[in-house]
Amino acid sequence: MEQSEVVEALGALAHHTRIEVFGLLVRAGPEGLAAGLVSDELDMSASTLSFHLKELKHAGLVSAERIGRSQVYRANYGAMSELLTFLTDDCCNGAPECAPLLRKASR
Amino acid sequence: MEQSEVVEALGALAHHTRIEVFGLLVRAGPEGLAAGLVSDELDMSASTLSFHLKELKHAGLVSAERIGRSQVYRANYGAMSELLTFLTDDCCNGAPECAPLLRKASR
DNA sequence: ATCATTGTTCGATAGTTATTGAACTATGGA
DNA sequence: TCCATAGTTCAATAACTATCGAACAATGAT
Repeated sequence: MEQSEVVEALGALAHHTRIEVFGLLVRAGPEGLAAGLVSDELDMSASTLSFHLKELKHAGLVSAERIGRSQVYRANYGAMSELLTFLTDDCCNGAPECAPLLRKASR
Repeated sequence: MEQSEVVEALGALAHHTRIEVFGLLVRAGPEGLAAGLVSDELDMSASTLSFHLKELKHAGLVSAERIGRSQVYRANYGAMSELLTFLTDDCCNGAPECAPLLRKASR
């Protein structure tokens, strides 16, 4: 993952609503959730949610698929994984003080 | 780390200049770097850098100490560690598909 | 005391992001 | 075909963010 993509992904997650949405989609698992279910769950207007989902999608953190009348959104686990890898390896230079899991693994 | 702090930290890192600055300070190690050395390295104006350092500091990702005429900035490894922990555990719900290091550890 | 160095703050400006409701598109059902 | 449902897009607005250079503080040297 390039730094520019990392910056986009970080920006996409750097918002209360969007980190909630992403977490919800992760918890929903591979089946994903229809946009309407997300907006019900988080109690927000369809158009605002649509805006935020577009941001997440543009950053590559979620994908969308039309199923019937619904747009089903899914978390893109791979993108999150690459983001965490970048933060750990490139940004933190592999420093174990930064990376809780590296510390855990070395115990 | 609270979600609101996580959002702040993500926002602080979600900028080309600031992720560079943070990486530079991580690589500089515990001694840190004077602001002037950072602006030399990244070739930017003092006032713009000062703005970005303030953002990082406000988000808790770096600390500053006056030493002589310099302000020495240091990466806050603990904050980064907490950020990665939040993303892995809370946001990703501990899903191994999200967390490269969890996968690595389980092999 | 005076001056140079090192950074920060301020005001102006430009650009970006978030929110709202109304209009619109696409799909499926009667 | 006509209607209801599910979402997206659009325009307007407000709020926030980034950049610049000039002015300002704080420190250290002469």
